[in-house]
Amino acid sequence: MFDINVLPTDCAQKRAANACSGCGAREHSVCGALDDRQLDRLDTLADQMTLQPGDVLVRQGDPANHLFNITSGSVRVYRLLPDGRRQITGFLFAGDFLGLATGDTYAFSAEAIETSTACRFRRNEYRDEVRNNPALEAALLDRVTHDLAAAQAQMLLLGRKTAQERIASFLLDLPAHDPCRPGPADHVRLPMTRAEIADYLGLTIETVSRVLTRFKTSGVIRLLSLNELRIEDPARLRAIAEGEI
Amino acid sequence: MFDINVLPTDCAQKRAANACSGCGAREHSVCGALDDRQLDRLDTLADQMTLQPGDVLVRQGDPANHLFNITSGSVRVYRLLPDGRRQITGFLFAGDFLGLATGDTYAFSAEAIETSTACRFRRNEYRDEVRNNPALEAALLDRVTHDLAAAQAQMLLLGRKTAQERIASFLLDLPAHDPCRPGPADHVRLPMTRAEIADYLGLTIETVSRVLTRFKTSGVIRLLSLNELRIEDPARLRAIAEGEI
DNA sequence: CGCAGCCTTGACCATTATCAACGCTGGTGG
DNA sequence: CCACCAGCGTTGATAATGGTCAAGGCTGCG
Repeated sequence: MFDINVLPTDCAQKRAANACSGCGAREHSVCGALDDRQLDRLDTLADQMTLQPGDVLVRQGDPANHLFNITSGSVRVYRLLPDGRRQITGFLFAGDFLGLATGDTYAFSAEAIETSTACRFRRNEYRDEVRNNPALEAALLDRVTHDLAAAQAQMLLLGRKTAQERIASFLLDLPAHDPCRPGPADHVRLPMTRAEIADYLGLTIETVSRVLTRFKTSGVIRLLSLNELRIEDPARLRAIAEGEI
Repeated sequence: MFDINVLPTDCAQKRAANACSGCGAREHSVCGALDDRQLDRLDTLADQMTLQPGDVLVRQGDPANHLFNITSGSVRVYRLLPDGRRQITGFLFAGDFLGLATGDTYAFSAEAIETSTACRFRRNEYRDEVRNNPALEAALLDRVTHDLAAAQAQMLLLGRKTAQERIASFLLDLPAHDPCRPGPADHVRLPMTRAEIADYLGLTIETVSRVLTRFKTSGVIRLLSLNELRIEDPARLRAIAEGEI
């Protein structure tokens, strides 16, 4: 929490992003949204901060004093085992919400993947605000419900899908979450490393690399660069993701 | 939804259970609770229903018309892949909450494991009630946040733990969720079959059976019956669960 | 008593992890 | 401007965890 550059600003970017904040689903429209007056009120509570790659938003075990709204870039959320094994539980993008905890401490860590910005709220102030603002609370409930549904889908992936199915699912889901997608839907931006993809999918970097190579060789995808690819055969990829091949 | 015996009653059992409803964490005390007046108000909206083993509360893909509060027994919540692979995303016990969905249809199925009871609410009525009752909404948000934290812990388990670690974690966590535990904390009731444990932990029944046998042989647990066991060496089991052995 | 369903155990196999070497790329400093 | 290096990614060989297939045992119920 100390290596972050905090700039108090009007938090303007959040506004555009807020409509689908915390949304783990494909259908952004169903997310709870707030009107401009409510967002103005929220702005007075927030600090805008700029994050460099690797900067820490939240550390597992630290007191849960803040909540965040990601306004640009991307963030990894993860849990660790004592021996260092890491499970990334989610990637967050502009509009996503972070930091709800049930106890006094965070049960997860969160770090910026690329240069990113976020709005930071003090937990107490935010909680009071939520209490006095039913619309905000409803939006929050909607987001958390979305996240829970996404988490259940990820459990299915981790518990029952093969490596090939996991990576196909990942490539299909990622663009829906990332509002930064530069062009058409078949274009996938991968701001994260292979190690992060592996830790998200419960695989090793070698397996991720091998499966991507196989997809490339079989013409399902085309690698534009290390961090960008195009889905050449979406139907086939969807079939693979659902275990129909 | 058709094979369920619905009995409109005052839904009294829910009251005792409600204090920790939906709670996926060890610390039941942090869960949002409602006072008696609020519960009375809720009772007027609910049908009490009795479920036999295998009875369906919710079917994946069906319109999301209801919400449930489990009042006794146990329920499995799961997702399926087209070829029948199943991932159980959670076991619910008395006091747990079920049925929040973001879209118009359920993204999961839920069935009774043993003879159980539940309170059923019409989604629209419940939503209106929530809108007019901030305390209820806050309690709901708290529960869903708990569930989300539990889901993240389960992702770590499914993505990064070995079979042995998964089963140790499962045996340690289960009693905290099950208010029916008959006696001391080292006593574990297993209302579910080996197949359900396997589908919850991302393993096969054979692996579950083998690991339980190994734990038994090494003296960490003692099998009292097929569906009941005692943890003989909790410290050792905790060490196994965290990968320290 | 016999059967069905669930569980356990064993033999074998496959997917994925591990270990190792090499290649690419981008940044830095001579 | 080029060479080197570090970090990341790819590829290959081998190993191990857990899955699959198969047989047999236990238990409860009709």
